[in-house]
Amino acid sequence: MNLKQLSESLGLSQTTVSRALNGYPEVSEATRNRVKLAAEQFNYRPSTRAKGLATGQALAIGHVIPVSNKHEMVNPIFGDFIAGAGETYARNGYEMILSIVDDQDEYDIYRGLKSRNAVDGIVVHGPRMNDERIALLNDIGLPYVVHGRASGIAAPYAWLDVNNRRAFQRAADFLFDLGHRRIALINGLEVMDFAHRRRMGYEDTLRGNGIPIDPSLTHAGEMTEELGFDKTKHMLALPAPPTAIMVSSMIVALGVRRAIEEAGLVIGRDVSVITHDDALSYLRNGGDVPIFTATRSSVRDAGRQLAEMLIAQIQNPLLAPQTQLLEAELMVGQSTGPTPVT
Amino acid sequence: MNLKQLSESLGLSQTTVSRALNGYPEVSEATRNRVKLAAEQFNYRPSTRAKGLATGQALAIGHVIPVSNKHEMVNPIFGDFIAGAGETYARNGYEMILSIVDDQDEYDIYRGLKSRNAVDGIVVHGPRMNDERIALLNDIGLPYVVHGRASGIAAPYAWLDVNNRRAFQRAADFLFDLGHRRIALINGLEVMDFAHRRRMGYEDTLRGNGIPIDPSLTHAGEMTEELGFDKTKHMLALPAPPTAIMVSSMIVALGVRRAIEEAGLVIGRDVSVITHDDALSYLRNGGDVPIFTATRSSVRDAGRQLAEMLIAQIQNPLLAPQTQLLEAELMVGQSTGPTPVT
DNA sequence: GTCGCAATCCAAAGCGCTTATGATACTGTT
DNA sequence: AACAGTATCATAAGCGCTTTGGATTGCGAC
Repeated sequence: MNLKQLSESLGLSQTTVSRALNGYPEVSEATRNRVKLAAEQFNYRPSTRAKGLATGQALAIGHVIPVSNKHEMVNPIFGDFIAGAGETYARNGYEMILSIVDDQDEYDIYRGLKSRNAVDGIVVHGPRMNDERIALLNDIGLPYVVHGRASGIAAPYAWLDVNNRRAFQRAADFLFDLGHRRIALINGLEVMDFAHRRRMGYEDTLRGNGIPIDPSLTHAGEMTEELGFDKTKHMLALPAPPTAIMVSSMIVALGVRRAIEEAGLVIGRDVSVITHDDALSYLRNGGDVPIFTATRSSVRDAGRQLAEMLIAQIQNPLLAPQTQLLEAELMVGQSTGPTPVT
Repeated sequence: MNLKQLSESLGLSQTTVSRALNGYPEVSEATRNRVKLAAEQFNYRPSTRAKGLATGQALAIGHVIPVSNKHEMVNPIFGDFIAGAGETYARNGYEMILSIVDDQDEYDIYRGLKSRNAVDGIVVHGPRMNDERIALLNDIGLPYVVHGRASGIAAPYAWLDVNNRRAFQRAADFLFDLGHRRIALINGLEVMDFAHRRRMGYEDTLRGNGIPIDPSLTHAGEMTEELGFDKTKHMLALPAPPTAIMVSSMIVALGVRRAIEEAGLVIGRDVSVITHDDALSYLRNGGDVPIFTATRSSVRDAGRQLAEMLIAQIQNPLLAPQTQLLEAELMVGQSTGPTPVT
C-alpha cells in the first residue's frame, strides 16, 4: 500500500492524505481522522526512502564500529551502548545503521555515508588520542557526537564522556587512604583516549602523594580476561608485588581475580582490586554488596544521552557542539580492604 | 555531487553515466573509464535512497534485537555476531539496520520494516520455543533467516544453528566417561530454544546411562556471572553436591568458578566444569590449553555464514529455505578431570 | 547508394513521497 | 449582490536514481 493507492481508496488527493498524516493544519479534523483510520487499517507506512528523497533527510543515524583487525576484537561495551542509543532513536523515529569497519577504512566509510546521503549524523566510537577522525568529520560536514574524547584535539567537537581521570584518581585515593602504596594498574590500550585519561588519574594520586610510578606495576593491553590474568600473575610473582590493583574493566577484573585466587591469595584481604564497571547487563557487579569495589558508570545511559545530543544537533545544526561529562560513582564492594600487615 | 551534476560535467547523459558505473554493456570501455575516473575524482556515490526507490531494493538488512524488558538484558553474543554478519554485508554492498526492540513490539517492527520498504531481509535473533515470529514472518513475506531454531514450528523456514543438543550430549558423555555421575546443568532460560536443546542433550546422556534427572542439579536463568555463582554456591552446599557442572556460557562459567573457589575447592579436581564457548573476542578461553573444557563454536563465524545465506535468499527469492547446522568442537581444557575419590 | 546491423548514446517516465502554488467552496460583511 | 477572507482540497514539480524505448552514427555488404 502506497500513498497513491491510499489516497485513491479515500477519494482524496495524495497531497491531502500526506498532509493529514503529517499533521499539517490545512486539513479538517474530520478528514484527518478519516485518513488516519484508513492508514491504520491498510497498515500504511510511508516509505522511508521516498520520504527521505523528498525531504532531504535520512532519518537514520550511523554507528561506525571499528574492529581492530589485529585482534578482531569487539568492545564488549558495544551491545549495551547500542541498546541505550537504540531506545532513543526508536522514540524519535530514527533508524540506526551500523557499519563494522576495519579501522583503516573508517574515513572512506564516513565519506560514503555522507555522499550517499545515508545518514543524518553519526556516532564516533572508541576515540584515540589525537584522533584524526574528528578533523575529517569536521571537514565532511556531517553532524556527529563522539563517545569519549580525543586528547590533543584543539578544535571544538561534540562529545559525551565519563570523567575517567577523576574516577581513577578517586579510586587511587581510596586505595591510598586504605594504606596501599604499591598500587598497580592494568589499563586498556593507552592509545585509546579513555585509557590514557585513566592513567592520568592514577598518576595524579600517586604523584600527589610522592609515590613514584613503577613501570613494573603498570600494564596495558586489549581488555580481555586473559590480560587480567597474565599481568596479575606476573606481578604477584615480583619480589615486591602490588597490594592493590586498579583495573579498567570488569572482564579484565575477572582475570585478575582468577590469578589472585590461583596464587592462593584472598581478594580484598591480600590484594585489593578496584575496577571500572560499565554496568553491562550481563555482568552485573553483584547485588546490594558489589563483588568488586568499582568506579561505576552505565554505558547504556551514556548511549541514551549521546543519542539525544546527536538528535538535538541534527535538528538544530546551528547549535554549538555540546559536551557532557558524566561522573562515575565509586561503589565500595568486597574486593578492597586495608593493606595487609606483613 | 549527484548524477546530474556528474553527467553534466562529463558532457554525457545521466543514462550513460549510470550505465557506465553499473557495468552495463551498452557503453564503450573508453567512456566507462572516463566516467569512473570522474566519479572517483568527485567522490560521487549514488544515493542509496534514490537508488532504492528506483530499483525497489533497499540494499539493507534488518536485525531486530529483542531486549527482554524485564532484565534489560543484551545478549553478550550480540557484538561478535553482528561483527561477523557486518563483514559479509559490507562485502556485498548491503547496509545493516538495527532495531532494538522490547520483545512485545517485535511484530510491529517487522511489519513496519516491510511496509516502509526499509530492508530486503531480516535476521531473527534469539528464537524461543514455538516462536510465533516465524509464522508472522512467513505471513509478511519478507526474506529472513533465524539465528537458531524454534522447536515446535512445523513450517519450513531458513535457519542457521549450532547443534546444541549434540554438543551438550557429547559434553555429558565426556563427563560420564570420566566417572562423573552427579552432573549438574546451569542452563540459559529454557524458553529459549538453544537452552531447551542443550537440556535435551544433557538428558540424552543421563537417561542413556540410567541416571535419573535430579531437579536439584538443574537450573536455568538469564546467563549472567551471578547466575553461575548463585546456583553453584547453592548446589555445593547440598548434601550430595555435583562432581561436575555443565554451563551454558563462558560468562556464567566465570561465576561458577568463583563459587567453586570461594568454597575452597579446586576446579578440575574437586569439581569439573564444561561450558559452551561462543568464542567471543573479549573472552578467549585461554591460549593453547583452554582454561575451561568447552563445546566451542564461533558466533562470529555464524554471523558471517548466516548473512551469506540471507543474501543468497534475497537475490534468489525462489530458493527453498536453506538450513545449516554447525557442529561445536569439544575442546578439552583444565577444568575437567576424573571424579574425585572420596 | 541503400540497407542492415552494431555500437553508442539520450530523452523521458517512473519509483513514493513532500510541498509550492492554485483552485474551489463557503463564510460573513457591507 | 458583490466582495474579501478563510477553510479545504488538488495539480504538478521535484528529490536522485534506473530503465524503457528510441535516436544517431559509422561501417561493411549488396
